[in-house]
Amino acid sequence: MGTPAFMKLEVQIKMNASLYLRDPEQSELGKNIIKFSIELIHHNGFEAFTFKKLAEAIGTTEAGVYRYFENKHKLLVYIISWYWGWLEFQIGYQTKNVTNPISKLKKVITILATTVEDDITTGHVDESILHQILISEGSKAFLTKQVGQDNKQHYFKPYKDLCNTVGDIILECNAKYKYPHSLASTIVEVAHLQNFFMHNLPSLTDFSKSNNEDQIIAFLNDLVFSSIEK
Amino acid sequence: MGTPAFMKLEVQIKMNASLYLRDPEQSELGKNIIKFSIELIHHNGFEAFTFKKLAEAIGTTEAGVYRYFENKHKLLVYIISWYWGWLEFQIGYQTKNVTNPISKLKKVITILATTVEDDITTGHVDESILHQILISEGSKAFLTKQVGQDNKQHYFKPYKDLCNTVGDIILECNAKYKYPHSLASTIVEVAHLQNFFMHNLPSLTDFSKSNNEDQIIAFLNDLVFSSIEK
DNA sequence: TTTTAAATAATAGTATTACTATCATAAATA
DNA sequence: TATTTATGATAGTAATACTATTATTTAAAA
Repeated sequence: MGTPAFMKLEVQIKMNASLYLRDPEQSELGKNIIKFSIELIHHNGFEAFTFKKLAEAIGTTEAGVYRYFENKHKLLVYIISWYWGWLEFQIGYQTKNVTNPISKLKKVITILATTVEDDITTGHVDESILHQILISEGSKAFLTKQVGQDNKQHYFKPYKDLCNTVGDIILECNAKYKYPHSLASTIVEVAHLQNFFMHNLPSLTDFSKSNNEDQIIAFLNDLVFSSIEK
Repeated sequence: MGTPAFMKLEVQIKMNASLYLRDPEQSELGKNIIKFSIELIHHNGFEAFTFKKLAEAIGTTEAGVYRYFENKHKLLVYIISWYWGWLEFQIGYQTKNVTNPISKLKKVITILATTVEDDITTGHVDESILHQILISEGSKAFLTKQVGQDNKQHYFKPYKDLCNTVGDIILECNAKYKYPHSLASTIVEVAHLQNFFMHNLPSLTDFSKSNNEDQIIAFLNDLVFSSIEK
């Protein structure tokens, strides 16, 4: 039963092949590794996440997981890169008819700061959980001693591409603005950071827990547009 | 030889006692635990840091370290809290004669974004290395599953106090500004984040590697004062 | 259809990590 | 001098982060 394979409109995010040993998109086991990694990292946090627990959750063995990913760091970078690639696609799609750069930037800020709905076109990935992982674990992908090597292997390309896209929109708003790259990375990171603080260390924010994400969006809009429209 | 103990003007940062089992300030071994932790975490990164390596570096045993700290997470939170406490003191000291709130906020931004010099009044702690640790490892103190419990135990009080101080100065500049807490935590975090990006993922910033920190300060000043002076 | 290759499952094993426990000894204090 | 207290030395356990081997199943090529 179900939709025949040729009818599915699956969004494929092209991944850096040196992140994995075997492409997880190409098998059921691989897809399960991604699916259950997302669930377990979200549920237990990245520190408590192990390949043994993952294997047990999937119903395979530790060695089975190791055939796909060298270690849990690369797996984390993989799923985070996947998310940035998917987000970049979302931004392109949702802003393709927006001509006014200010509206476009506002739309991007909203996308970055909003918990996404699960995208049914990406079968085994739950984007709303991925968004949560990005808030809590995202910066652990680069806050390591190997960031230099990882960067040489282009592990952060999807993240940099996204920041570049945002930076370009900033320049469309004001070609003379001096810090488009820094402001872009700041928007992306602060969107997540303020979300984390709002839920976990609320005194570091001015947001009440109810009606939450709109307040982050308002804060970011205020911050960004005062700077670039000045 | 050397200065007799009663002549030393040592700055004492009051620490939350539930962070440790035995107060590391009260013994040579304790002070060495702090000193060598800072060196090792800076050198190997927090993930590769273990109590075994620490014990070897000090010349004691693993069990010896465990008598002071339950685990490496609490030790990290300890040294990070110490840094925030010390920074709060620095800010108070360096701005005590500054009456103009805008000058005060600029001074605070400069302190937050600048690599500090080693403070000789704090014997076993090298603040300039601590500053580096904060940039690379700082957010790992709260980006955990236990952030709620840790917060209940007031582990983040020094950090929150600092953000509050900054928030108050923001309100002195403009009592009507709507997001003093969020802007304060954003300044603190972005100061570190942009520093990390500048050195490790420079395309995420607009800064050249030379004459580095001044550019971060200029970016933050632009960001902050456009928002609150608008 | 058979052969062959590739992927997976099952099991075992190692070094390191993250601890806990015990006992002896040295130093500080009463 | 007796006694508490901190440290040192040593051992041990469970979990983590892997690597290796062999058997079995599945899928692709001949």
